[in-house]
Amino acid sequence: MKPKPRLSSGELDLMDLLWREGPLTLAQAHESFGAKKVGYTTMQTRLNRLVEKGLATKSGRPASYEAAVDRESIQAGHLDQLISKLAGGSVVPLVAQLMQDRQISAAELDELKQLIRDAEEQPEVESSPATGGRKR
Amino acid sequence: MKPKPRLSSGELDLMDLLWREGPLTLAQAHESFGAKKVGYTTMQTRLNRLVEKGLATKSGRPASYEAAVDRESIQAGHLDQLISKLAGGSVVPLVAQLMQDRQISAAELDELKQLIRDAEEQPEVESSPATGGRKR
DNA sequence: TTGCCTTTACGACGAAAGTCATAAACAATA
DNA sequence: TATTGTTTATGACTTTCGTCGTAAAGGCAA
Repeated sequence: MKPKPRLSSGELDLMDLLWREGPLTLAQAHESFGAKKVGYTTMQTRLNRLVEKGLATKSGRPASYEAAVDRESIQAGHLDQLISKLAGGSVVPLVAQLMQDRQISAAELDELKQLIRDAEEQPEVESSPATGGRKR
Repeated sequence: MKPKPRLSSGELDLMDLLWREGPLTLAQAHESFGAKKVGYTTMQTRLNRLVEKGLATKSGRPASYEAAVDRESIQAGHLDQLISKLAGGSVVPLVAQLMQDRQISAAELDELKQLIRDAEEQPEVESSPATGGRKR
């Protein structure tokens, strides 16, 4: 089992950068992140720490930094925390909160409905292993 | 506007305790949290720091600690972060992720459907703060 | 070679959070 | 009042993260 990572807000900012724009060199990352926002060496240190933590990899001469974990898993980890510590273990109140202060477009609502429909398709897992394929 | 609080995992654990079980004295909190899990003075320090940060209040002789912010607002803050940094600003992928690795009961699915229905009722903004109501 | 610019390596410092040990303060009672 | 147990106050140490300054390495051109 992977321990569930709990990234800081700042680390998340960097990971988001790496996830969005492929592998980046320090210079590119610094630039792309908003050069004036943070010092060059600060970016260097942060990026290197990400590597130390196994969240990113570094390779090549003008070193390229690349995310080493995928967004989804990190997302899942944070969601787990949210659910267990802020929503009493249930997703409903969380989704409620999510939709409450936010404007959701009709199109998005449709997508959400579809998600629910999909979920209804796969009733309970019960004991049958077979059904298909969805990981985990 | 309130700044959006970004609580650490540990702080969340304590707040969760305060939210669930009303006001607690240090001794009660320590006990309830799992006495062996953390030292008595550690609990004391952590609780006091929560107070310093305005997240809880302390009063009375055998001091009672009580949450000073409500779960929802903290939840909202964390959700904001999640959405902006991990879901590209959109709720749909987040909800998808949320439902993906989790078993949602039929009853919960119904609740979710209701949430969507409610959202459809109010097409565009407009308003009102007061609505309130629905506590859950 | 000698500079000069880029890329890296290091080392520092401060704030936040977690973990505690000590030791005052208080209070109830023997 | 003196003793004992509880409640608080302080002070410390550690780790993690954000922020940098310095400076050593590497390359490339003059």
